[in-house]
Amino acid sequence: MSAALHPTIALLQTSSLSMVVQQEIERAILAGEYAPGSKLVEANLAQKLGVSRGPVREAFRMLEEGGLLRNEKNRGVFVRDIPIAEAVEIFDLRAAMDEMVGRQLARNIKPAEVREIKGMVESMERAVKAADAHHYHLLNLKFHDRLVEMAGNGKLTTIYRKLIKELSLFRRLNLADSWLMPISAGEHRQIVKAIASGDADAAGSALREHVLESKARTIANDLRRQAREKTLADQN
Amino acid sequence: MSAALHPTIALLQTSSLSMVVQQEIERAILAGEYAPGSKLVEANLAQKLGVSRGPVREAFRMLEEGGLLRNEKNRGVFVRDIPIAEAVEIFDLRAAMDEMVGRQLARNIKPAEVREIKGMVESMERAVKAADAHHYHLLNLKFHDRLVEMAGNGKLTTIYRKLIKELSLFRRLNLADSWLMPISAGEHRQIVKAIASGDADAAGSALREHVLESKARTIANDLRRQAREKTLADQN
DNA sequence: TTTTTGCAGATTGTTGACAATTTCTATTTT
DNA sequence: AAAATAGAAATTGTCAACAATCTGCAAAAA
Repeated sequence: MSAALHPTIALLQTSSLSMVVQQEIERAILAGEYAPGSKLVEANLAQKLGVSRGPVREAFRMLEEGGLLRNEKNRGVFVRDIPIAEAVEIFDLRAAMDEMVGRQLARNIKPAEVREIKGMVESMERAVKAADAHHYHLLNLKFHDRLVEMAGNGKLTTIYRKLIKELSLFRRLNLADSWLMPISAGEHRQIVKAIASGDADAAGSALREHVLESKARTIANDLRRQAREKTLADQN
Repeated sequence: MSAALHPTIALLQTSSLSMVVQQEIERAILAGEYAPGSKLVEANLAQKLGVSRGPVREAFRMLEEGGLLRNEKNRGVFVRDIPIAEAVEIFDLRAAMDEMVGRQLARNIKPAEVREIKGMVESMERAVKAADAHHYHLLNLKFHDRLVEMAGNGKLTTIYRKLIKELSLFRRLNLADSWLMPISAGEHRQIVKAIASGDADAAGSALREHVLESKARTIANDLRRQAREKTLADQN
């Protein structure tokens, strides 16, 4: 019965206002338009998006469950600010998940996929040479996302992406320490090599250690930040 | 300022109607009062719970995001029916998570906690002797939940519990194959032994293999069911 | 008989209004 | 001046009505 639908029509069939609102708020949060900790007012968003408060509230409930917003009864919803302890927990979880990804890929990756991720590593190395930290950051996200996707476990992919989104709300993430880029890029090359060689143990531990390095850098970075803030506080 | 609050009052301060409705629907689903695939009608639930449709809709959005419900626009929300492929994905993920739990506990578990989980294993062995499959099933859930909790990673605990809830919507789960209970109980004893000995590799792989056994039994069970259904279909 | 069409009832999607609570500010009190 | 208080404004929580869509069934057409 159902023929191929016009894209716009297909969209209207699946998307209610709540979903559109959800996606827009999520986009804005991840784009940094609402800082962690800031408050979102139902009426404001409703007016800005041209809908009533109902769909906005429904979107809030979805994003809450997704870990991007936090709700305090009668006080409002706030963009979540991930504490360092939770960021550490996420890194440890990611380490286990990425190890699983590495083992799976070492056993089952296809030649075309090996070529694809080798290409991504080369792109990243070009970004390092160009000292383009922002571009490197984007490619890095894409690289890890693609590896997880290639592992072929949909549930894993969904949860992994959720974790990455939450992690991006941990503001003190050391995204663009440009002198670290060559190290990270080298680890990526190692990861691809281990996967391509079919050595599950090597691929698993390469990915696990890569994530744990990120974790260690994030902790160190946060300790420095804490020390800095304490110094400033003591001066007053 | 704030003194110890009466429990009921404290509850009203944190729980809006949407949250109460969410919890009640979740309870009912997990208790099997709404079968996988069945439709939930907003107005019915609203009337049954004595609230308007607004809070019910918000609860639906939360449970959707939590993976217990599925929404088809303009058609309604349904209790999710987990396909075998997704159940398998969840088992693989759980295997990785439980391995992480085992490694962590082998390194850091406290003596009191070892005593606690030893006690749980003994309870399960009593249930085996009494051939009480239902009780065994509950103790088994509690045992694994407690291990994850003891590992001390809150994010892991949250996600693990979500996965267990989703898995419970996969109906063909072989909960109560009573002749399997002694095998499973033996594996639990092995797991505790490995954890108590402090051997991370052994504890990790004991837990991983235990979960993968469940996975294998679930797949085998599902294949038998499929064959049975096909036979029935061919007779017509 | 089978398929199509059109209508009535049921259900979801969205909205605006009202109630309850919190936050802000000016005023009073100490 | 600092703290406490009361009232106004802003915001969230809940509800009921209306609009849009789907479902089922009966009548009409093939």
